[in-house]
Amino acid sequence: MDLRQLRYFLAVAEAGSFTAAAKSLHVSQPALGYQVKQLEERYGTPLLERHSRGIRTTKAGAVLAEHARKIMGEVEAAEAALGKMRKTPQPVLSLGVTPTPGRAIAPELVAASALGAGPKIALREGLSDELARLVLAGELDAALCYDPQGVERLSPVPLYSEDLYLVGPPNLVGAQGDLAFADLARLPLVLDGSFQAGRRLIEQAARERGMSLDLIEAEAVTVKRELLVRHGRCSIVPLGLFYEEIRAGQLAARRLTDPAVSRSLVLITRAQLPAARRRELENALQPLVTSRIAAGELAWRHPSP
Amino acid sequence: MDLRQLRYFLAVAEAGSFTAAAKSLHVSQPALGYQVKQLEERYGTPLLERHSRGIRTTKAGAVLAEHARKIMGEVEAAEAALGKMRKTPQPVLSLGVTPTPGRAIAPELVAASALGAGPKIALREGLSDELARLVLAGELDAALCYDPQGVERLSPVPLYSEDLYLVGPPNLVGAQGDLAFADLARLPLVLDGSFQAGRRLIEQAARERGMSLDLIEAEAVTVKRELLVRHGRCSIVPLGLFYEEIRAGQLAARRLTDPAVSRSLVLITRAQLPAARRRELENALQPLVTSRIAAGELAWRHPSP
DNA sequence: AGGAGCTATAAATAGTTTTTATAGCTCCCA
DNA sequence: TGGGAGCTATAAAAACTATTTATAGCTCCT
Repeated sequence: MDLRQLRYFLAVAEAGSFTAAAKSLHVSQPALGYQVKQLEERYGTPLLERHSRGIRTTKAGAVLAEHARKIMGEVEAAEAALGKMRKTPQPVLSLGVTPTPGRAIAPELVAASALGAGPKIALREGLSDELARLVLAGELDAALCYDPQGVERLSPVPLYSEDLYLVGPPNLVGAQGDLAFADLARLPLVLDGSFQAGRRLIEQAARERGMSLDLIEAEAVTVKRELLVRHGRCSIVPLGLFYEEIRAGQLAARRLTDPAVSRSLVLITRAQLPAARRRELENALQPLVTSRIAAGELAWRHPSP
Repeated sequence: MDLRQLRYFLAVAEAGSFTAAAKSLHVSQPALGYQVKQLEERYGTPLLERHSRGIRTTKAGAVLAEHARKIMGEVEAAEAALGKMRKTPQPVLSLGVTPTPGRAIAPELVAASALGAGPKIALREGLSDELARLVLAGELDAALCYDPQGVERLSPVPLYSEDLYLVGPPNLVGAQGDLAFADLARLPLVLDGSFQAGRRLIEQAARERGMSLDLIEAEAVTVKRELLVRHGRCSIVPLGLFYEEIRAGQLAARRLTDPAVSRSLVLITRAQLPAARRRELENALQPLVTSRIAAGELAWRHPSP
């Protein structure tokens, strides 16, 4: 018996399927199958009933899950106890985040990283292409960003993809519901100059339709907010960025369609960073991202791939 | 954190030294050092103070040991619970034992193997050379025996070595204390024909001293006992073999010296048996052997290596 | 019947642990 | 105070274990 086996087994039992658990653990599905099978062979009893729609625990599986939770609890307690007795400072992992995820998950992330056994996380805010550059240069260990060009070398791991919205004064943006891309032609826009993924997608879609956009450029979020709220401009951004203002009725938002414009939030990591550390980070980030979505603060949806 | 790390750490903490723990776990000393270091690095605090005479736990080490014991306890509980729900029969491991260890440890061993996660042990009794032959032929998975000749291929692992005693009627054997080998000349002996290690050692020592021995041969333990108790003969055997009779005063025993005659109890295993299974077996046998020694039933002493 | 959505299997790769061999330290004792 | 016994540390090679990738096969649903 092995903590990894228990952790994998528990994830599968709780997710209700190997595939789902594999996604949440950032591990391949056969890896889970292998470890669960080891457990089953060792103790001579099936733990999971496999169906074509997922799995269900057997009686023995339920018993093991119970014990496994207790064991994992004890392990956490041990780690917490040790965490309080550190002599050496916690290793620091520098993580870049873009504004939207920054608002949504950063505080929780930093708080969580201060305890426990993992590295302490030092945050830095920036836009996607800037963060990618810093990761490439080795000045950041990792970054959460909207996959800019030429980041294949940084083995991007998609966490989620999200749709972009037209956001602006209620009188300009108009009714609820989706908005066809073509309708952007009549609107005064403000777009981010370095907004690689989003900006590129938007301009390309406009070019394909022969549209010309009435746009000015602004990078800083505070500047953009002023332009939207006080100067009657609109922008194309993820819902989360101006979530508060939208809830307050200061701004309105409509999802773009035809084509829908969406971009993926990915985690990129320094090439040298060991795979185990990388996975640790993914596993720390994933639930935070997921929980912010559940809380409705980010209008993200699950990634297609 | 990892159960292996906890197990190793605990063994070292309890044994008071890496070297001693390595012996009891049947693992090399650097393997322990490596795993403990992993723990220490991960949690940023030393767990053990290293001295030239062994180790002592630090404060953090003591805390971890406490937690580790609890965790290991939970793990055992989980294994026991699963063990009761087996659907598939436990795999069977066939183990040969010679008479002395057979008497001392076999019952406990078989009882222990019926529970838990390890294989079920099927015992077979025999003398060393016979057992070695069966292991070589693949008819036994492993055997506890007194290293006979030509067993190098079976990677013998020494568990203990023991001194041989002259045992016989009190009036012949005489006073307490050691007995010089030369004094055997005057005694009527009964030795085991196939008693490879012991018999060979004895005959060689006699040859070197130009002694001739008054001996007859008998293999079966019951026959030997009759010859000693009722027919006034003596034998050269490990103390454990006639422990009951000696305690009862029917027979007397004196350790041979000058030269002392001793032989090693080793575990031999089928060459194909995976290393992990082999170590599992060693780890199951070792404490049983040790506890029988502590109980005084076997007059063995620790091996020199 | 066909397709979506699972799990199983196999082969190659990557990663970790163990061993073997040796160096270096500390204490004890003559 | 030097020598030796008994530890732990370190490094390189070998053995082992886990993960991925790619694909096959199954079951349910329409």
